[in-house]
Amino acid sequence: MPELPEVETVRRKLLPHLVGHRIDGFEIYDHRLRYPVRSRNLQRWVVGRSVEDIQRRSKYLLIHLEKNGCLVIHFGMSGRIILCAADQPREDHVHVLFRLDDTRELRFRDPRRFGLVDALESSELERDRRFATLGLEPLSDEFTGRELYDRSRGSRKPVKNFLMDSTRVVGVGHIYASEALFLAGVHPKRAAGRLGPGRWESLVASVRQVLTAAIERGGTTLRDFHDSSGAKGEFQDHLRVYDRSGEECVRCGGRIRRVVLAGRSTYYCPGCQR
DNA sequence: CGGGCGGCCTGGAGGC
DNA sequence: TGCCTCCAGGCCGCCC
Repeated sequence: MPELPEVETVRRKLLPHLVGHRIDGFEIYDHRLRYPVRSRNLQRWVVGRSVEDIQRRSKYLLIHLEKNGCLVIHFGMSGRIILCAADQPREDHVHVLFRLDDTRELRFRDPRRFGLVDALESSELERDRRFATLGLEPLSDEFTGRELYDRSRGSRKPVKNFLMDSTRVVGVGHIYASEALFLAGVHPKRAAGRLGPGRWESLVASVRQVLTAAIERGGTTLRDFHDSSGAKGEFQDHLRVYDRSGEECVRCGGRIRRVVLAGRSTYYCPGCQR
């Protein structure tokens, strides 16, 4: 369930180990990810090129290579990157593997296969349909209460679904949407278009706060998440409502409730979120 | 067109 | 212990 903080954690941990290294080759063991892995694209844009930078857009990891190449990785639900020595036994569910110019490998492991591995020309990114429709980055300067207030006018979507709609706001999944709404004291079912400017200011601040804190703690590991070195996150110890149904609210002592919204679990405190 | 929901997929948890 | 069912959820496509 990697959301923005988990992808950002992987990016930061991976960066110093990868920049300046060349990708010499790859293997595809199973092309059946969210979209079929296209060998041609990997060959064309990745092989023989050195890593120049690693960026993140939404929940996508963008490994920029020489001569405008870009390796695009999405972790889906259970995706994970493993950076290790090439002689280390290959784990189950490693579907794609990249050989580096030393004795290491970058492996993409994903039991549920909801993830994505692709490559394209960097300059094509913004025109790519996966990226063209993406909404605001919540840690960018454009993510302001005013902007969200304006963009949410007329929307009858529950505010939780609004926050998780990647054409509006990117990187926020079930965990951080629930946590941010709790911090801001906003009920998850409240129609997005009916939140006033002040409530949006506070919600925007809460989204930033919870994402930033989660990044500082190396992300949240409830089940699957591990960074490229295998380390777990620590933010699960700081969750206030997510996965805590029936437990006591840290603020008011009431009982945390779980409801299903758009078919998925949502956690909130009925006392604090009206 | 906005919004809801099912399908994809497998491991792990819980029930009996 | 073992088998079965259900649940987790990011994203897309389909439907109303």
